[in-house]
Amino acid sequence: MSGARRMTKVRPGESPTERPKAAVMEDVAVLAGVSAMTVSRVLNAPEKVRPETRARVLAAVRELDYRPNSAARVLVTGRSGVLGVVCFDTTLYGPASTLFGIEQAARDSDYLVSIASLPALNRSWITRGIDRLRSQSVDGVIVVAPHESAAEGLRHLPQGLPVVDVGGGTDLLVPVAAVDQRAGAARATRHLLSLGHRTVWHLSGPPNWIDSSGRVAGWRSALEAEGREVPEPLVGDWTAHSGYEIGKRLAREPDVTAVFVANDHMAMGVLRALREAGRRVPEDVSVVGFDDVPEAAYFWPPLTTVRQNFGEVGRQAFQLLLDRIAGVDGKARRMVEPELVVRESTGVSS
Amino acid sequence: MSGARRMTKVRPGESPTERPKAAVMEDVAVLAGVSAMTVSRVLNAPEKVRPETRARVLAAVRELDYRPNSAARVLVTGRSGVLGVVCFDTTLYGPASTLFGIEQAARDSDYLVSIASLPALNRSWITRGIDRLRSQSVDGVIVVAPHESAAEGLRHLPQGLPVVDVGGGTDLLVPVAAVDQRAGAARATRHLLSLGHRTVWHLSGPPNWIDSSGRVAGWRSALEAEGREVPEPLVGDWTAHSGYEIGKRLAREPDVTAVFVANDHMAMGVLRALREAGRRVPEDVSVVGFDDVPEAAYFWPPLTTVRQNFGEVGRQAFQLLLDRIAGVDGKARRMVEPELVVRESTGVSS
DNA sequence: CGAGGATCTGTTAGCGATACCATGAGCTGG
DNA sequence: CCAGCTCATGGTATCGCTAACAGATCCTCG
Repeated sequence: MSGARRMTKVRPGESPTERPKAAVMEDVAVLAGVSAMTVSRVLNAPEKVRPETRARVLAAVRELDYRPNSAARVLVTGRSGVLGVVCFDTTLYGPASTLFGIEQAARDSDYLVSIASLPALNRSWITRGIDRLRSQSVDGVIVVAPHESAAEGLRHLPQGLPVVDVGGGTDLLVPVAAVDQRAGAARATRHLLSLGHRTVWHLSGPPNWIDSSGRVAGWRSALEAEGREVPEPLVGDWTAHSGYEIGKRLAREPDVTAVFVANDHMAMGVLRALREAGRRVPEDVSVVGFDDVPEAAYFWPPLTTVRQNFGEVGRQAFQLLLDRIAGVDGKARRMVEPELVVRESTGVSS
Repeated sequence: MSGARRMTKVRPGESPTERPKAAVMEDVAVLAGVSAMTVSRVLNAPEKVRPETRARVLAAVRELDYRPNSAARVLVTGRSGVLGVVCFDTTLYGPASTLFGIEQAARDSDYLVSIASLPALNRSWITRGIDRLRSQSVDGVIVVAPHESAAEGLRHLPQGLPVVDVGGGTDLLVPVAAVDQRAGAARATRHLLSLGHRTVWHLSGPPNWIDSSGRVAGWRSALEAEGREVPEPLVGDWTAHSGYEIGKRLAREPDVTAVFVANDHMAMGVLRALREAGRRVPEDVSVVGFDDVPEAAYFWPPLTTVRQNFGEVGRQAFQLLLDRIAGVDGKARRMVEPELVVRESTGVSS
């Protein structure tokens, strides 16, 4: 019953009962008494097959536990149903959440996600990451590398490969989905000014990260809009450790009454440094973070911060990529609005 | 120069200068003046080709920016160079780090990683996740779903697909890489006992998570080994929020002088609840966490915790999978030892 | 009743690579 | 000087699927 083809495949020395190879379309066709083409149609355009035939085929599919060989399908159609994600450190909260958002959106559309993580962020690695994915015939690539070097890597793309960038700068040639960092930073800064602080200090992320410069820009513009002094920003590396080290410096400056920190983990370090120095939060110093990691509400004190909806960014990026794959071109830009979440680390200036 | 084949492909209405299709092996062969077979050999078994010929072929490859079509290769070899990872929420620190470890190990061996994340943890979804990956011809699958339902899903695996489990239980039919949860929990518990605490309370993770039960078991056995009273464990859901809620209850019990919390984020919630209730850490109550998230050293107070080397687990899992793919069978078990990191949230019993 | 159309199913020809075997060139040694 | 070998290369079939067309069937309506 398994088709003459199968029988003739058995080599002389082999027993016909050895581990049966997975069923292929022809096997299903034989079992259902139709041609392979009809099986193919049942799977790809069921409405073109008489319901009765379709049922017979589906029964055969189930009986043989048949699954189409995607390699063969890709070979002929040129489409794989896989999208690639190029990313840097996926243990960071932001990238991990974005990846998760992309993956969920992809799952809902029956796409699979392949990831190429990079050992370092620079043009050459990004290009290599994209190449690695391309050689697997992905239908498109989403780059999650919010670093200026990414922009470099995105200038010279293989022709014909749809690419979308997440969190990228403004002058890219590809569609971008991103949280509006400037708006979020400005919101945080204005919040602090509205509490009566004379000005707001800033602990930024590492240079050359798009997020860093966006937040610096938003903070600066909010200060300038109200004619406030713009202190020199301090620079951290996203870790709680760097927040702590720099926080110790901040704690020594009696002028400092309000700090906008570029992410929650550094803010955590700052909080600890301030506390150790005997400066109370928020009575003496107000602190605002960025991200709203799930634990932010349980910092001491609960952290006022700017929530980024990473999941939404991932979904938007995926949607942009689908559009790109479908042939919509141009350099669309999908901005996701961040949200200020006021908790207890900010208070009126004393 | 681009080969007759290419020319004949151009349809009547099309201009020959339209976007050129990507070069295929035959194009390279023609340009190098050899057969496609030789090109294939240069790519897969260079030592079988005379250096001089090889150089010509490689030059042609570079000139045409040729990249092999992996679908075609998969179709004939049956191997894809892609491995699948089935996982649940990749925004959690543990899974994200494990995934990262797997991805790095995979990259070093020129494997690509496809992920299938699950909307829920139960047998049916796990099976579907594996199927989704299998239909993409992955060479093997690593399941990162440390939940009892995973064990269910792993009992009925498609024949012939190498599968490795991360963090799984003991009675699985597949190789497992995991951190020794029991050992870590016991170590944490003994640490607290050694500081003079009469006994140790436990805030566990959600039921049916393998990690939860492993940590409960380790904690319990350490207490029993010294003949201590074993309090009823409290149950959280891994979030700082649940740690906080349950911490408030713990704070009301004057008996409680030492708590072993099943992860760092819940521990953070517990710390805050204790502080709000006026109980000092570590003077009144000692707290130990689990994971050693990067921020744990900046909790207030810095958290004593058990470090899990997730990256190493990921590497081990990948290695096990490679072995499986190479045909080594059996149910190997690779345990990674956790490490107690003593900071300031634990102190002698008063 | 039969032409013309709609609907369903089958046939053929690849997609781009590798496995397998065949071939020819060049060398060795008796 | 040629059998017998190695080494480098080429020819051909095939992996499993679908696009494009062709044929078969059934229905509709003048």
